[in-house]
Formats: sequence, structure tokens, C-alpha cells
Amino acid sequence: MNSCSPRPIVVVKSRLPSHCEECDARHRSVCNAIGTGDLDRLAAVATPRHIEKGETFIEEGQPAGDFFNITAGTAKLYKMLPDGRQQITGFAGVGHFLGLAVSDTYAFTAEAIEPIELCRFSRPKLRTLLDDFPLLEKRLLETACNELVAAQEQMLLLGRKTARERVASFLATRRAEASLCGNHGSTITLPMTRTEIADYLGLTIETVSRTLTKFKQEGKISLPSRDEITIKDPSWLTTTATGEDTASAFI
Amino acid sequence: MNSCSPRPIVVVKSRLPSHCEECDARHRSVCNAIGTGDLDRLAAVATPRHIEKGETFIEEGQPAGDFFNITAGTAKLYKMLPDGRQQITGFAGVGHFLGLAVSDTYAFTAEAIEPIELCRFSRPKLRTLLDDFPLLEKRLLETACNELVAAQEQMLLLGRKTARERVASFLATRRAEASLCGNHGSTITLPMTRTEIADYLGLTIETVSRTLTKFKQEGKISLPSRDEITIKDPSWLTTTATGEDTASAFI
DNA sequence: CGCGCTCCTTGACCCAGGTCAAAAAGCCCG
DNA sequence: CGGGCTTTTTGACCTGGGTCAAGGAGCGCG
Repeated sequence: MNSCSPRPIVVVKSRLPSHCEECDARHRSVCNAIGTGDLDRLAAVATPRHIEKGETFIEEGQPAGDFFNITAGTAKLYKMLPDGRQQITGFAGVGHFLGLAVSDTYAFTAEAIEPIELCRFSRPKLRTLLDDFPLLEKRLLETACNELVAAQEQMLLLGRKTARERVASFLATRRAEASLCGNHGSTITLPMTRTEIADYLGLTIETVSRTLTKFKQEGKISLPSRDEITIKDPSWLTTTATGEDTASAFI
Repeated sequence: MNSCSPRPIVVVKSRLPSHCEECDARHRSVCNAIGTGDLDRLAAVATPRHIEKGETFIEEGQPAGDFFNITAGTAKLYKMLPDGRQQITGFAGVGHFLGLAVSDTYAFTAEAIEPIELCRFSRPKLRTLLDDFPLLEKRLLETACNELVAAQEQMLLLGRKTARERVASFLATRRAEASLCGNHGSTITLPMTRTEIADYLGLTIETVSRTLTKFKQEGKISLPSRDEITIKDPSWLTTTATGEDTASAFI
């Protein structure tokens, strides 16, 4: 879940067999398990593809035939209830590997929230690759473990945190991710709408909006534009995210 | 997350190197990736251990030195906020493999809710085993993927379901697990208290109790004893769990 | 540069589920 | 088989965040 493209969308890459070499995602995805010498092996089984904003490329309940690796853009991953209620389980950015279900149907839907470039791997081809590069399997396991840790953190958020804490946690996580991508400023860029933030945090759009407004009134953040948030008090953010500010004197 | 011991706790097993051969967990855990011929290799690196009810064997934030495989009993896995709010992220039963963090500290706490028998693997020893048995690594990846799917389902529950739907989902899942373990009756046995159910479902104990009472009044379940629930209307359970009963006519 | 989107904010009101408090039901033991 | 636990149930009340309903503000486009 590391989306790192505040810069404008890159020009569509050459689709020559060598496309893996200069891939933006290579160094932050499982693909780095494959040495430069073997990159043509990887490129041979990876089909690049462009996904328009709003387009869906994985659908919950559909047969799981392919795996995807995002090389540009961001997707939202979500599950839905029969009456339309929606829970976004995560955002997938550059380097994110998708479709890791053992079951033969996808467990969630993936939809582009900005234009996406990705590599598609068919199940059998990935299998061959995994058999030939055991390190790739290890990297996939690592990735899955990291996602599991993130999922548990999100369960804590959804099950036990207040609206304030949820929004603060969201901002804190977004900022941490931006840092990882080399962006150390205190302004974060959000590729998602308020509705999507709400569906991710288990809140309504109104509550997200109200909470952000309150943070602004308290002087903790500012909202320079619709999709930018400036953190004016980073340490306040982390304490608020964990409820430490509310946790009164103990014993 | 499959706990399968309605029968009384088994007598402590012999701790001879052959203990893996007759292990209850063998056929439903990652250990089945290792052939019978190599079981002594597995037994050599696995240290059996007994955990008392209420005892903690993994602690959030502590250095992650060991992995565990549960062979009898059930544990609750949880995360806590500074002020004591608790979210149970799952229950780990027989065959469950724990400690799969890539990071060097545990991301959650694991506490026995009934007496537990488990096998402990030190990190380096498991590493050796993984290098020698690639199939084991594949099975671990599978396991991690399954847990990821379960975690996403739980996020949907915590973020978007009503109290009724949460409790119904919990009962439905428990029943499905019991079926997997060969128990096809309509009565499920719960090793956890109401408080633990509440901390798992992101509710309070009062709401869990009230909801169960209402289900009973509606004739959908009965509560023969404190830790047993009989499902009298299985199809109602599944529709209620997904909110299909509330989803009014569409279009 | 103003028209018509879509997205966001704000306000007024409401209710599911939380909180607080007490009674009831098990349940372990001697 | 009764006394002191713990756990669960039930009741009365309250509140955080949901719902419903208007505005307002960006922003692409002709």
C-alpha cells in the first residue's frame, strides 16, 4: 500500500521485452527478487496493461486467473454487502502485488482511482516463475505478512477507534508512506476522494469532512486544496492517532 | 483460525523426537508439507510446550524470536490501545501457525483462552527448515493468503456491519469452522467469553448479550449453556450475516 | 469567463449502540 | 447444597456519529 506518485503520470513505457529493467516499481516490489540478468524471463511472462480511472480490473467473486503488479497509479480494494455498503480494505500503489488468493475466486474488487499502469501475470506463468526463483516466493510471503500486519492494525482502527483517532491514523499512515517514497514534506497528496476515505475508515463522508474541519480549526492541519493536507503538528498527529491524548492519568 | 476441541483436553503427549507423527495438528497445519519420512527433522527443531489458560506467549512489541504451531487449545490474538481498548484480530486453534511477522517485533499479543499445547520453532531453525523444504514455504504463503482473506472479511464486518449482522456473522463462521472439523451438528461450542466475542466484533459485552437474547426470542437460536449455542435456523443466519434480510427491493 | 458538473462542507435532527448500574444465573468448592 | 465468586443478562439513560437536506466551492469545458 505505498502510492508514490505526486508527480504527473509518466508517459506510457515501451512494451519491449526489456520493460522490466526501467520499471518504476521494480525496486519497491517483489520483482526485485529477480536479478538483473534474469529480467527478460520476468518480462516474458508479464503483460503490461493500462487501466483507466474508475475502471475495475479485479472483481470480487470472479474466477481468479491473474495476478497484477502495479507500476504506476493507485487502486482501491474493496468488498461490498448486498445492499451496497462498501468497505475499502486498502489502497494499492506502485509496487503493490495483487491477486494473491489461494482460492479460485477473488476476495475483493480492485478499481483504479487514478490511471494505472500494471503488469498482468497469468496463474500458470507465475507458478513457473515461482518454481524457478524461490527468492520470489520468499518475497511474496514477506509481502503477505506485511499486509497481514497492516490488516490487523486496520481492524484495531475499525473496531475500537473514535472518528478523530481514525482520521488522525489515516493522515499519519499517509504521511509515513510519503516519507518512505522520499517525500519528507509535511504536505500529503491524497489520490482518493472523501467518500473513499470514509469507506476506508468505516465512517461517513460527513464525519470525515467534519473531523478534518475540526482539525483545521484547532490549527493542527491546513487544507491548501481539495486533495492536499498539510500537517502543522506532526507529534499531535501520532498521539491523537493512538488515543494517547485522551488516555487520562493511569493508576 | 480453526479451533476443534469440544472433547476434553488430551493427556500431555510424549516428548520423544517422534512426537510429530501422532500430532493432532499435523493434518490441518503447515506441517503436512513435510513427508512422514522427514518427520524426525521437523521434530528435532520443534519444542513442545504447554501454556496455561490466561497465559500470554506472544507479546505485542516484544522481539519476535519464535514461531508457534498450536496442537491443542485456543488462543486469542489481540492489539491494544494505550488506554486499554482491545481489539481481538482472531482466534487461533489447532493447526494455526503464529508469529509470521517479517518485522523483528510481534505485531500482536497471543493469550491462551483454554489450556494450549504448542510447538515452538526458533527463527533460525525454521529458516533452515524452510530452505530444506520449499513446499513448507509454499504452504506458509497459502496460509498467509487465507488469513489475509479472513482479515478483509473482518474489516468489512467491523467497518460496515450492524450489531445484528456482526453477531450473526460470528455464529455463521464458528459453525462453518466446526463443520470443517467434522462437527456437523447445529450446536456450536464457544471457548471464548462474551467479553472476548465483543472485543472480536468491535462491540460491547452488553450489545453481544442483548443481540443473542433477541435472536433467542425470535426463535432463531437457543442457549443451552453458557458456552453453547444451537442454531435453529441456519439459512436465516447466513442471510442475516450479510444483511440480505434488510436489503430491500432493488431498482 | 460563466455554466454545469461533481465533490465537499455545514446544519439540524435522530438513533444504534455505548455507558452506568444492578439483578440474576452459573459455577466452583468445601 | 449453600456461600462467595465470576460471568451474563437486563434496564434506564446518553451520546457519537449517522441521516437527511441545503448550500458552497472547485474545476473542466464550451
